[in-house]
Amino acid sequence: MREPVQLSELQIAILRSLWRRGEASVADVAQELQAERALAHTTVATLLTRLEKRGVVTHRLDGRQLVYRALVTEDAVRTSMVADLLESLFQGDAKALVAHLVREDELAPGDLEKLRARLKAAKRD
Amino acid sequence: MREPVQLSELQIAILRSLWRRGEASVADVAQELQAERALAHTTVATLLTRLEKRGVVTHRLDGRQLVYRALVTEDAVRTSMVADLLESLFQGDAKALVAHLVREDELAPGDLEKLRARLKAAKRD
DNA sequence: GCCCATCTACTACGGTTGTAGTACTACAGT
DNA sequence: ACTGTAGTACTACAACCGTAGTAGATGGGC
Repeated sequence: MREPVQLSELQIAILRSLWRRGEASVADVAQELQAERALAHTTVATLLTRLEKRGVVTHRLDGRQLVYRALVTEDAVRTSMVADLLESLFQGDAKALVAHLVREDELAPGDLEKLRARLKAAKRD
Repeated sequence: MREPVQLSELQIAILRSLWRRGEASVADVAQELQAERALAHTTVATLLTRLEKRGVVTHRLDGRQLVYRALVTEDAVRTSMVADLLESLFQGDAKALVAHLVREDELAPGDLEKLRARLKAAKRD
């Protein structure tokens, strides 16, 4: 799974469930998604099967239940998807993206200072 | 065009062309994309027609040629797509996204300082 | 006035996505 | 042993995407 991963919002939602729990049955995922999105059990099963065909998740058998596990880390997906967004909408200029975040009030200028300090500290390890 | 806009990479590439030039014929767009992506003239025409059906672009007639113009600003697309990415991959936490950028070396910690200064200055207007 | 080049409109096709029903299987309780 | 329940596998279908060919219209050059 070194290849670029592009996933839809729903696919990511499913993966989030797997990431959080480590492993999850179809029912687990369906239930967790229930709140934001009421999908039929079979729908979730289909989605997971497809993700497995793409090599993004895998499963083991627990009794008669399939228990799924992600094969991509959240970080790998982030990296790949952020890179793509950056490329297509910001000409690869990360500073432009951050500026955008601030302008859209997703981020306060003060956050930048806090982040800088925190990241510098983290780097010392 | 206040609604959320989700666009594929190729669709954005086409829009980029329109944004840069203001207006562009099918041939213009096709030629500009030539470098990264050699698409048939008709392919580009199809793409533009579809974008028009979605209300993302519009056209006027110049002789026999269709001249297209974007109906969404680059900023609107950025806002909508960044928000979605933020939501699905960073739980809406913009700071986490910036931290990710630094960790992935898309951004140097020093850039944060420069940005803060620049944005603060911009705000004074 | 005729023909070629150009341009659009329409059609097509394979792939993916979101969505779910149906059919089959196996287990659990009576 | 029988039946309901829960679970999976398979099939389906409409929409959309990337891709492009074909047909038809039109304007420019000779």
